[in-house]
Amino acid sequence: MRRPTLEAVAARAGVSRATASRVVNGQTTVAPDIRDAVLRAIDELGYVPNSAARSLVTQRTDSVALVVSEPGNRVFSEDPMFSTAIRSASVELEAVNKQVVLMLVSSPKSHARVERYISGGHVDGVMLLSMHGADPLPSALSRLRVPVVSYGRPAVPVEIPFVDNDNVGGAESGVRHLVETGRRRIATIAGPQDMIAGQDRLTGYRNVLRDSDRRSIVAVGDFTRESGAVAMRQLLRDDPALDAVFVANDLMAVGALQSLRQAGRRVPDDVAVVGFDDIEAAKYTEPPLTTLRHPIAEQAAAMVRLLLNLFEGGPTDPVILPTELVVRESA
Amino acid sequence: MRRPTLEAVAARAGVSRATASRVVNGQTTVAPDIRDAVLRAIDELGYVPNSAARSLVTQRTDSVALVVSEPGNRVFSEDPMFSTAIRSASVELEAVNKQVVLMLVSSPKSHARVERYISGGHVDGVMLLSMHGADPLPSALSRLRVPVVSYGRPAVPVEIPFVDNDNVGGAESGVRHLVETGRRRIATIAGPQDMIAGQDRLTGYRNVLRDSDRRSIVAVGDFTRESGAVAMRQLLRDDPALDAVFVANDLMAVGALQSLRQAGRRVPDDVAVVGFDDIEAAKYTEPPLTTLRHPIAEQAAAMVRLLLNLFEGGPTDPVILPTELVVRESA
DNA sequence: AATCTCTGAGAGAGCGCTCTCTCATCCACC
DNA sequence: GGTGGATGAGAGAGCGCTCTCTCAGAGATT
Repeated sequence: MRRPTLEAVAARAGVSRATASRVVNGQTTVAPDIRDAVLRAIDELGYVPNSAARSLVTQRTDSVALVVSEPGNRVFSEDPMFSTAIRSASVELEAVNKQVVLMLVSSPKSHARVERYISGGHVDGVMLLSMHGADPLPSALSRLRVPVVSYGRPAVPVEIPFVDNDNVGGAESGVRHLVETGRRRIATIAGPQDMIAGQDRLTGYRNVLRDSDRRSIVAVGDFTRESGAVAMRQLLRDDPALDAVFVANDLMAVGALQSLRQAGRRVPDDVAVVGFDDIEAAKYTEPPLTTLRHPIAEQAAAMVRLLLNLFEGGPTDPVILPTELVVRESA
Repeated sequence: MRRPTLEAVAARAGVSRATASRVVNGQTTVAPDIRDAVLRAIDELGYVPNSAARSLVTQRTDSVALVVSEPGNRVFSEDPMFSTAIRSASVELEAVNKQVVLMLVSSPKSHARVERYISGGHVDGVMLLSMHGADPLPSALSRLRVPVVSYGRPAVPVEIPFVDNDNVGGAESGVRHLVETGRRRIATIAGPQDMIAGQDRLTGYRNVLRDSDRRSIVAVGDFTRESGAVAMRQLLRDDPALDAVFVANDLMAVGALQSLRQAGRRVPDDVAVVGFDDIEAAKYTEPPLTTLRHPIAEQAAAMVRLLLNLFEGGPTDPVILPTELVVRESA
């Protein structure tokens, strides 16, 4: 026994398939009694429209791809930014009855797969999450003439709408906080320099240091806890007298705190630490982390709105959301 | 200009649509030269099969739903278990060319949506993640005659294949470790009692305490950091003399550590702490957390295999994976 | 040479739906 | 009473693909 078709519904209600279709799609040009008969038939048969058949004719699928370019190793699993963004986007899309197809792309091989999938008409649009600088996906997809939006400014100058937070400004206010609280030797643990967020936060750091006449001390991590711990040890070796460090994300800051503890440095007494992101864990470090909050969920929601606008012809100007310094105990 | 169809490919290659289809689907009954001509046409036109049309006739979609029942508030975003499982399942499915449709269900309203979506034939099968005890989804879906597997033993006695870790055994070995290291007053912060993992880990705790003639001291959390912190304060009030606590997941253990610190208790000197899950963050707490490791990624992979077996008629016996005690400094 | 495989390719139905076009019916108006 | 315009419902094409059925032709067998 297979699932009932519209044909079956029509037969049971004693109408034509066309009329049944009208009822299913909520058209108003159906007399109330006939309408009721059809609805009853639908209910009795447990009819659910076949999506493949529908999208074959409508050329729509009512689902969108969420393509996550993994920044390597295990960041996806560890960094709550991803799940927060995914969750928010998913909720937002659910509200307009669209489905999320999640695509994790790590290798160049899966890159081709994504492109094939998307050009296969499976989805009406694409949301791109966290790509690296050299990611060929944005341009590849926009070439496919598929509606694409991006979470985070694309590194390559490609004309796709995007949502981002003010990475430079945020970093600046974080570092400025360190300057204003009297820190002299301010280091930074930068993010991966093939990611825009990594670059921009480093730029913000440099801007403030230049303006306040301090020397920059830089180590680079890859946004993982582990890399933060490694980078912190490195910094302590490079400049044992440093008294502050601006870390480009909270996850690395957690690692940095551990290295500082192991090196016998007190935070914030000996070394002040400022993170970036304000993930939940920032409240639970020892000491709790001073960091820059930016609204991840709102950013994801804004991205969804951008995509919907792309479908319906609304405004698609880039959205830049502000960051906010959250002062806790680490700085 | 719309996307090229198989018809166009056939025309360009000078063959029939049927032959072109044979080539696309890798059938061997096509002469090499004709085959080459078709492949060339495909390449030149940039042809990609229309998935809707294909699945309309094949009755397959090559995508599966990953339904995540959110255990309330923000656990999904914070607990890396989810992203790890999602990632692993996604990678595993990608390997067999299937897509993941992510469905987050929180409200009963979205529950109906999920059911409708699934019975709409959008997906070939369903993977269920982390449902509560009263979750009606497992039975509802298995009633729809859709292949369903579950990550975590379903609470209701429904006949669906599942993968789980040995929650009872894991909890037992964790608590036993506390007993063996000489702890006398061992409390627990249990997980939500409407979740199997919450129940089973509490059972394990109780088993060992009963056997070692100790009194159980229980507070209940909801697997969030915050709830762990609250529960720990509660426990300290209930029994200021406790010298150990078994926490049902690492996230709550992080919160508990903070509360212990704020209460001036040293870990592990005054109070030993054992967590559960061995998330990455467990290495970075102060002190690093002794906890029970279970292979989340493998579990997700096993779940995928179960689903594939359901499609192809392989074995679908429940899979229970072992846990392993990882001793760090907190106990 | 006649028949019989076997291989390779085409014809065409049909998956379940939407949507345009057509048409019957009804009421209003002159 | 006849015409015009709504209104509501049906007929049927067609979305792009797969797959069975059919058949032409090449080679093998008697």
